[in-house]
Amino acid sequence: MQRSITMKDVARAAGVSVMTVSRAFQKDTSVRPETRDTILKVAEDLGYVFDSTAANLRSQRTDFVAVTIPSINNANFADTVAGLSEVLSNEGLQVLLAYTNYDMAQEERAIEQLLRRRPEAIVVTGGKHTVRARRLLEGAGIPVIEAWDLPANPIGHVVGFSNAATMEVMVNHLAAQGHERIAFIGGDVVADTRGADRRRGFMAAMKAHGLSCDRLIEAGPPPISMREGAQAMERLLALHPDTQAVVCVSDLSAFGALTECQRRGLRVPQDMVITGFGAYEIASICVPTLTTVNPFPRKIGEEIADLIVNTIKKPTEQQIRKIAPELVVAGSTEKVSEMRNR
Amino acid sequence: MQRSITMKDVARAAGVSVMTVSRAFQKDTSVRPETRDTILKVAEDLGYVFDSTAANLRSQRTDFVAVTIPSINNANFADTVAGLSEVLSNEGLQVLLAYTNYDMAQEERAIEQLLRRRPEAIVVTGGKHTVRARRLLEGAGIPVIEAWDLPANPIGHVVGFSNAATMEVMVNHLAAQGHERIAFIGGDVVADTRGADRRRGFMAAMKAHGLSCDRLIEAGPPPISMREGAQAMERLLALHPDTQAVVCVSDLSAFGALTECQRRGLRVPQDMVITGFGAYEIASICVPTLTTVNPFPRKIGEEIADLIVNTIKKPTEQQIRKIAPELVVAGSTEKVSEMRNR
DNA sequence: AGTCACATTGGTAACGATACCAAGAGCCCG
DNA sequence: CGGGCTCTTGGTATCGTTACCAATGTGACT
Repeated sequence: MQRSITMKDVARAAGVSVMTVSRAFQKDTSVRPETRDTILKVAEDLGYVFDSTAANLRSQRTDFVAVTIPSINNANFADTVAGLSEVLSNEGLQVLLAYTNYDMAQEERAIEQLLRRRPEAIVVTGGKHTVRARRLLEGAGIPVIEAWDLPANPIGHVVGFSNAATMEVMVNHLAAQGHERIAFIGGDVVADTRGADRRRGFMAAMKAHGLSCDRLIEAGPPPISMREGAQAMERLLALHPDTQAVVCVSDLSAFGALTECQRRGLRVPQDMVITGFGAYEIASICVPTLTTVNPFPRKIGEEIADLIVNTIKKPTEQQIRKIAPELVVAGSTEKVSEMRNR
Repeated sequence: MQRSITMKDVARAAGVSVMTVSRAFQKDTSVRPETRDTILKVAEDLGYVFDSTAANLRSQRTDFVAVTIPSINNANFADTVAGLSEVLSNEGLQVLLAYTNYDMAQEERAIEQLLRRRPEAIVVTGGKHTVRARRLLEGAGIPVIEAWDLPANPIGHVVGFSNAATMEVMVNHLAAQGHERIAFIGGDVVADTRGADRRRGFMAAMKAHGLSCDRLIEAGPPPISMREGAQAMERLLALHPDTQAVVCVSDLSAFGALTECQRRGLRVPQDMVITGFGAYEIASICVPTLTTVNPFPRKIGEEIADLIVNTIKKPTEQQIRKIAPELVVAGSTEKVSEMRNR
């Protein structure tokens, strides 16, 4: 491979200085329009490709926004990233993504790697981090956003909601329908911090209603699949056959649980009531549709992007943007009496 | 924000030269182990963070691998990216992701932006590109990998399979069970190149069996959702009530179609046979399970990564790595006679 | 005609790391 | 005891762009 084409070559070919070529490739710079057109045409003809690595170093700007998410194979996080990417790309910012696999040690490594790239801002999922990860974020000198959670002691900005509170709403909904023997599926304590928060919220709400919360089925480490939801349902029915309702940590496990009921001939909601979390598409289309909570994942991403764009332009005070998740009542918790009235 | 800490500061604090600090941060370089330890400790204490932007420029290496995918909200592509990322990160390479939204013009812009970052290799989904995008890729001077397809005239390397061929297998399977009035859902001609390929394969196979292929239901531009699958099923039943089987462009639309049948009291597979594509988790857990094709998305990602790692180390001839998708026969196409025998 | 403001262009140094070359220390060997 | 070798360390130039400052040209206005 030969030496690559640089601005110098373009400048020579276009009969201008390197600086003018540089300006032609930037927006909001004063270059005569015809000069710019000539330069861009010459550049295209030569096959010149702008070199960001040099620009990054000199200008001390990368236009990267670093993001860590537990997994890309999760429609909720994917939605957040999609919303984030879309808004940011309109501002010329590019998302640099790293996966943590629900592991804080891996998150720490990811954060360290990302910061080396000198992003303009960094977004992390969740509010729990290793001590060193936290120190890295605090010392990074760029806006830090914690998302999908409301940390007690935030590092910088926050765009999220209380996972625990969503489950209180859910338990209230079920209790109002007269259900008492309610189980919970999921919420691994070690790795799934948001799942564990939801379980904690579930337990608190159950206690508040004077209901026993001893029907807790672990479904293994995250991410919890549909299959694991089905298996958890199996275990639940073996342990507590008289269960009336089951609150699942996500729509995927909820759908798995639903299929297990279908296989056993248990009617939902008549014989078993099921709820999920996340408002995945499947919740709105399966039969029956699933009662769930919509945390507006895409909106979270868009809010983060908006926050970043504003903060980069003009540094701001710490912002805590709370998202209000919405209970979506659907067929899987419809009151049987209502169904009969139809 | 004050001037950031550089290697110079670390060198001074550790009492060594900048070069030695640089070496301490690299692998496979000859530094006395104790010297390295001292330097790394001093760096950590100072809160020094290695600056990749400078290293990238000087060394002419970025350790980026650029990737374009239509959408992150697609479990198949997400699996490919996950497999790719995982393998590459073991080699110190980082994925730089851009989305095309199933739009070639957007793909062209994405490719241009990505190439400016000077990646070590670039992976694009599909084999159809704008003329300029193709020229950019050809002139990039780095390995180019086209994935998820078998382009007639590849730019560089290929890791993929024939989308058309998978549908032939599917039609053969249905024809062998005696179905004749078979419909196809999905495959937008304008935007969904892989979907259109599948539809083409479907039509060719139908013709080969002497069957009419006039039951083609467009389901709108990609990505085709579960809901759009359900709506397409509705339209299909209105137009061709006597349809025996329906081949869907993906498992998501297939599941949507399945739910539509459930809502109408149509039994699957007794009254309607349904197939999907992608081997999404839902296909293996819904009731009944869905016959589908597994294109091994994660394996595609891992193969791409392997190809890149090898090619970067030692430039190679053009490689065409064919993935062999697998027909997964499940409940939604089970022969009724077999079911009765149970 | 002279002054000033503005638009446009150019020259030079610098961003913070690494490639490349060189040199000193320590060791083995004949 | 000197030559050759390896291991470790240091000095200097440089990657390709942009920040900064300066110079020129143009038109408006006094």
